[in-house]
Amino acid sequence: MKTADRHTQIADAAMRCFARRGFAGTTTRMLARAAGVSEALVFRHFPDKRSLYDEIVERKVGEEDDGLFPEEAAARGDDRAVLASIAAALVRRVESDADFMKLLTFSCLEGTSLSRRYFQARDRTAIEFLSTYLARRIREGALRPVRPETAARAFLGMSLHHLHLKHVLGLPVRRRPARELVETWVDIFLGGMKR
Amino acid sequence: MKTADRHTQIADAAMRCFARRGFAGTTTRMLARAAGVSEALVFRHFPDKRSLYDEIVERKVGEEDDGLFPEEAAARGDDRAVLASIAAALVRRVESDADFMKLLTFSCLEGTSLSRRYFQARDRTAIEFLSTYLARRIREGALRPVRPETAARAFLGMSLHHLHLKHVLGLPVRRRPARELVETWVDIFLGGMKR
DNA sequence: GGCATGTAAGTGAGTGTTTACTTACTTCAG
DNA sequence: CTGAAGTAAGTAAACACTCACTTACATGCC
Repeated sequence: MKTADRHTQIADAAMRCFARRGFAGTTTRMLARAAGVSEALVFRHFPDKRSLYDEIVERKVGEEDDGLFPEEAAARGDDRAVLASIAAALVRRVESDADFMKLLTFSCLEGTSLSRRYFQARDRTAIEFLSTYLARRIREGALRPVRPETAARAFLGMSLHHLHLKHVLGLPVRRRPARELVETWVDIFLGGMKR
Repeated sequence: MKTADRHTQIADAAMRCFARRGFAGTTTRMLARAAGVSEALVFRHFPDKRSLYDEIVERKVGEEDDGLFPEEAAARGDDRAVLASIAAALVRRVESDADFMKLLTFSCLEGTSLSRRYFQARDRTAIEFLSTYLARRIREGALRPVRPETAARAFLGMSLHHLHLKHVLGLPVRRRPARELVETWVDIFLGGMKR
């Protein structure tokens, strides 16, 4: 097998392990088993356990997801479209990458510096985009005067709390189609924000 | 020192350790150091590391918090009071017990059965109380027809997401007085739920 | 009071096992 | 033949947990 392929294969398997048991809870033996190779090979590809872990996070920081920054809907002032796009993007991201979200939560709890980097890079920009948009719409008189940051967090919270319970913590949440959920969140939020 | 005192003292110190590093990330040596005793004494009080961990969770399952089930405001149909009481109770709980909330999140991620028990006992009842209340108010025509469970989760999500970021994950969140936050959440939610 | 005695509180120095990581070796395609 | 891909068999340290032992002190007896 080519070096690069094996490298990513090990990293992929490792992500699943770390997501399930956390950094401290995962042994290098588990990592090797999950990737179907010997422990020695894992250490040929990564200098140590921590580097492997860090590389997984690092790789994800770069990824982008569509819909999280709906610039054109924002330019049009289409509140409904902006919010629905963001919420749908969050659902997509968490559902398609539940393992990484778990790993990330572990990482935050364990206090790794990389998790902070990730949140700075992604969560932060999402909240800033939305609160900037809301601030403008409030200035335009289209929405009630509320602290934009608080309101933005409140909206993201509706989606993220649900997604967190379901996909990260794996707790039983009544199943509803994503489209219906997004619609409900947007309806409630916009209803509460309109003048 | 009396047995019972030392027992709780070790458990208290252990909670701080487990909250900071998780179960797997905490060594019995750390537990002993944190409690200021020898490792041997820890094992005199608890049969093993897991039992110590479990006992901490078990102890908390029993605790109750005021305001999470505002029965009388609910009976009056005072939506604002019901929601504000619940949100304030959540803020109080998470702020006063951030360590345990971290431990609990770790526990869920690590897949311990006890964390499920906790959520069944507490989160579940909170969501049920609120969604039952909302269902009634919708039936009475006071609120828009929305799935009560989805709406209830959405409301709790606004508070819990914020609290989770700030106190559990320890991420930088702009500081606002709790009272102001609660008011904003209630305003947005009720505005969006009113007919 | 003085002093033996029983017991609960507490620990230093281990136990065997598991851990992260290494070394010395084999295999095999080009 | 060479070099890259791969591993079996280690190593030292750290791990959860135990054991044999030492206090500290209350109690009862003279």
